[in-house]
Amino acid sequence: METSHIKKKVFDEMENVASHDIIMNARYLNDEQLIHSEQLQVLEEIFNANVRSEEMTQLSRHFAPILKGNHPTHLALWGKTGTGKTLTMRFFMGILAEMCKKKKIPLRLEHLNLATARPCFRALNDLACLLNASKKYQKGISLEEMMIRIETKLAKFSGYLILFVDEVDNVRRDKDNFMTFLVRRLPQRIPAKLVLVFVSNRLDWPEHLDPRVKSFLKLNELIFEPYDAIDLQHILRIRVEKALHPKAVEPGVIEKIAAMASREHGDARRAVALLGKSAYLAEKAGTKITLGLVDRAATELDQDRYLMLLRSAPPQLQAAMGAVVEATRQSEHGTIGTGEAYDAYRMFCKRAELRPLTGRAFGDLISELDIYSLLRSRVLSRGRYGRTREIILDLPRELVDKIYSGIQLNFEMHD
DNA sequence: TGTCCACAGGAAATACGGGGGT
DNA sequence: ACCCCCGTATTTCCTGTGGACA
Repeated sequence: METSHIKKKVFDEMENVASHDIIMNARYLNDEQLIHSEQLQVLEEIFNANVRSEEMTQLSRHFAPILKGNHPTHLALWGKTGTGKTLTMRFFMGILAEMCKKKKIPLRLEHLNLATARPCFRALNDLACLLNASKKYQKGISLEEMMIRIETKLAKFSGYLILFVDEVDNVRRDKDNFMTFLVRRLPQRIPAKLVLVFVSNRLDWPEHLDPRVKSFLKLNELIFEPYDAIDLQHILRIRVEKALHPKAVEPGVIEKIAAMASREHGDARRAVALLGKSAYLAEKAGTKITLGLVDRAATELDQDRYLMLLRSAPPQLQAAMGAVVEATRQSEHGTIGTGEAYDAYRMFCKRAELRPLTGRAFGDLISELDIYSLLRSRVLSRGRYGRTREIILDLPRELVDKIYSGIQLNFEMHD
């Protein structure tokens, strides 16, 4: 009987906390935690609110030929991150699959998501895995072999094959190989009617592509504009409804988040993340979500991005960043040149028992940090005193401190 | 006007380590 | 076990350069 008493106590306690909670269902604040049917449900509500309806119409038109047995052309979807390209397409594919099933049209949909940057080899390998044609390889197998495996796997399917290649621009270096394979070689070697759908974050993506491939891509383009504040409000309202306590949101909060997000990037995912962070802060503070809290959440989210980025970065990059921080602290004027940075880096490596790279490689590390905007650098000629990169840390001091201590934790600093 | 600093940044070479074939 | 192929990371080698200084 003792145990049931404890059980009741725990239960009451949890119930009590839950009733004060702001977050009722945290999963709806993070798409990755949603199971497929929940995602579709959210999507449906979003589309019912007339968001992205224009794009849906265009997609319908583009794929309409399938129902009549014709072959649609390839398709390209362009737009910045978080403008709903992937979701819209997936939602549409779901509908299309349903229709084809009813009409008994053989259709196969594959979604190849190249979420992170990878070379041609990895991309092909991922495709092969997706089609169950091969296992995961690191290296060691020729590109040719990989292509052949993909082809043989598809040899017996002769319906419509829609290959949805998400974030194609992540194929770097020898992307021509990859594209040539998909656009020219694959359609010739498999019986299926292949429709390629490319999604890219960058409008200029086809510019630096083999012209022969480009001409074969008789692309139908569909551009996704960033969400405007009204769209974002719809999206946020749905999340609030599903995830939060109805009384927990002060008036104006949704409008504010939507306005901030649309002004800065129009990225729905980040808008939802901001909502989530605000709710989390509110819960910790034991208050409603206020406008002030939203501001705090925004800056914290911003800082978290940098910290996460660095934490998962290769050690050499972290060392370079650490060295830049140290060197900047020593020099009064706040800017340093490549030489100073490299010296600091060598010392840092010594302390961290890390093999230092050459100056050439170090230069590349600096430009990588620049790309992530962890620092700013520009080449500067000091005349008689040579040419150098001027390196500036223009992040808030507080953030720099956090970054630096984060880096130190990742190394066994041996004085 | 020419020199020359202190690097930038491109290209080619080399090192490395996983993986297949035999 | 051995050798070869592959992609990736790093090194080596190299040419280029804006402008202060003489």
